[in-house]
Amino acid sequence: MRTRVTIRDVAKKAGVSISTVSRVLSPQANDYMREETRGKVLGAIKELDYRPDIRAQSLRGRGTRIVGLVMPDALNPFYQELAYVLEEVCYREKYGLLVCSSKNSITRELTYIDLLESQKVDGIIISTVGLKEIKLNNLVKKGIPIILMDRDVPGANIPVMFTNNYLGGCQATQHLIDLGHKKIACIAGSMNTLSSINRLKGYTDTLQKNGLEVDKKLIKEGKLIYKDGYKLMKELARKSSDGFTALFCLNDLVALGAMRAIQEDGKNIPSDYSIVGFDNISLSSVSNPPLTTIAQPIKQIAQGAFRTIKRWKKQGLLKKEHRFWDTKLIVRKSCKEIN
Amino acid sequence: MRTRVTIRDVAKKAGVSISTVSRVLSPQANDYMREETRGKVLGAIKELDYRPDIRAQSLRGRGTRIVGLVMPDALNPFYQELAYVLEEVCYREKYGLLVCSSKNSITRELTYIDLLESQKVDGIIISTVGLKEIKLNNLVKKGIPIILMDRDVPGANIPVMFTNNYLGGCQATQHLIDLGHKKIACIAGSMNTLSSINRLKGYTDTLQKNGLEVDKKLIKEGKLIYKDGYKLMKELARKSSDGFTALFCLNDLVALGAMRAIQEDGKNIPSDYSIVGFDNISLSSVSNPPLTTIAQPIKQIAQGAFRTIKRWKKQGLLKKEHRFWDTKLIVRKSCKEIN
DNA sequence: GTGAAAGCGCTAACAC
DNA sequence: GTGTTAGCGCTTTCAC
Repeated sequence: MRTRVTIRDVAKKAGVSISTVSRVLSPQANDYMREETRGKVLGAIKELDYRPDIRAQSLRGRGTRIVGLVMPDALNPFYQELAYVLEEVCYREKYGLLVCSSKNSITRELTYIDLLESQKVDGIIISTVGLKEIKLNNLVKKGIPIILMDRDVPGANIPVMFTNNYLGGCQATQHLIDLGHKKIACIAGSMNTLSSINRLKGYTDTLQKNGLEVDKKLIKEGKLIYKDGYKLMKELARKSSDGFTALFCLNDLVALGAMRAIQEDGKNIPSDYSIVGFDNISLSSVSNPPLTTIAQPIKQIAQGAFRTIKRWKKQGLLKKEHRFWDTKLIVRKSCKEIN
Repeated sequence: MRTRVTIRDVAKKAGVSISTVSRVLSPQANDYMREETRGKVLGAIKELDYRPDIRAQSLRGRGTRIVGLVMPDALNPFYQELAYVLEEVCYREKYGLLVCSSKNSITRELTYIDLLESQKVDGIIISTVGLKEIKLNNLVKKGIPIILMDRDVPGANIPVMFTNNYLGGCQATQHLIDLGHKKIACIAGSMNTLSSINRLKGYTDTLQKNGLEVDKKLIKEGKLIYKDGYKLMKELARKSSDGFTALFCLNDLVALGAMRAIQEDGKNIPSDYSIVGFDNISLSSVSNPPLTTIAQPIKQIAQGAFRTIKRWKKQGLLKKEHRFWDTKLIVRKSCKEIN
């Protein structure tokens, strides 16, 4: 096992000093430099297959070129796709992405924050389950850029990237109403996150705006997982005296679960029930039938978060910045016009 | 933005030297130390909310506590679950996991390897799409532990963690045969990976072992993705004069696609076709019907890879180590006994 | 244009 | 038991 090749080895082989090597490594070298020298160095680098040590660079003030992503549920396709998109953004900028699943545990979340802090990552992007204002502000004081996604923490002076969940709720509901549905049920989340609350509010507001009644019995709360979608749909169907014809699910996983329940009972989608989901996970385009849903602006969120981190690193934290991106209705085959 | 708190700050606040602080930080401090001193230091650490800088530690010979995972397709649920399990393993040991999707591009793969090298990660776990022996051996020379998953690179002196794909192919096929099926079709991968080849070999060998004919027309090759499963099943069904009653799909994604095709044609699973998949992705337990499949030993692979890295770091690379773990048949509802 | 040297935050001899 | 110091690989003044 040969030992590591360092900047010194390159310098020696090229017959120059290490500072010269360092200079050719630096892109923003506004330094002049003889072409011949640069050539020699480049040659030595290639010959030795040298890679600068980012840790050492970062000790001298450059960043670590790592950003951390902390998400509550790495098994949820939505977060998986978010991670995927974010990784792509990082890749283009030659950053690494350290993924951390808090698994909805606040202890895990804190442990991960610790780890990321120790790793001196250039930034943390988090959909937090339990970070408090004081902790967040501490992180900021320590100079660690941290970006919230989807969940705000009141009082914390931190940028947040939001999906316009309210709009999404409106779009989904309005779509169903436009198709002629009057009785629209809803399978909602457990109302402990802003995003669920806003999606539901979009739903109720839109009903009312269209002169439709909000029927509490048609709104079911549960976890936003496949299993609960299945279970709650069964419940809804059991007392189907209410006779709803359409269903808005707060995410696609739930919608898929509900679809399963419906089909299991021998009913058809969209003939018997029209369904709209939320998230536009890749699964929903290949379900049977393909699911009409609300697409979240994950590309924009990922880009926005990353850019905010870079700006923060460079210019410091400006002011609290809340960014909302709009959702988009994706029409597929799970809804049907009625009259 | 307050400046970073370092070991020096802690030392000053505790009224000791930095080496004393360093000692309380080191777990393996076989050093004696007055309890009072340790207390003072611990107090200062807490008060200042100090986190040791792993970069600096690693410069002094400790590892970076980061391992890199390079996978060909981050959208494939199998790799997602592998990443998930590996992250858990890392978490327990306080390591970070840097995830890299090569997207089946060899350029991307090499770029990522470069990045991981620069980051001086403690190890790389990779399911490679195109790494060559020479590159691999170079990495080893540089002292970077690298573990192959699922795909071997002949000639490279690198540990490999394998699923016993051959066994899996046998188990799947035997299960169908045991249920009375005689004509068993197969949707295979594109035969450019060892795992596909071995799964298929398990299939053909098992057929023959049971005195059944291997019918080339019943074997379809494609990419191991949902879309191809759908498409190839349609093809198979079109010339169903061959009259097969069962189907072995080389992964679950393909099986799910095939199921969709079957159901779209008004046929039933398992009445008309029995299906076995491969991977046991979480989706397959909630499909309709739930899919009988072959579970890969992902926990063992993740554990094995991680442990091998740690051992390598400590004792150097021993000898080429090939490890096989067995698959397991998971019986659900997609198969039916016939006679 | 290029080199010498200080120092980023830390650990590990080596003193005492 | 605890402190002093050299040095990990690098960047960045400051000389020349």
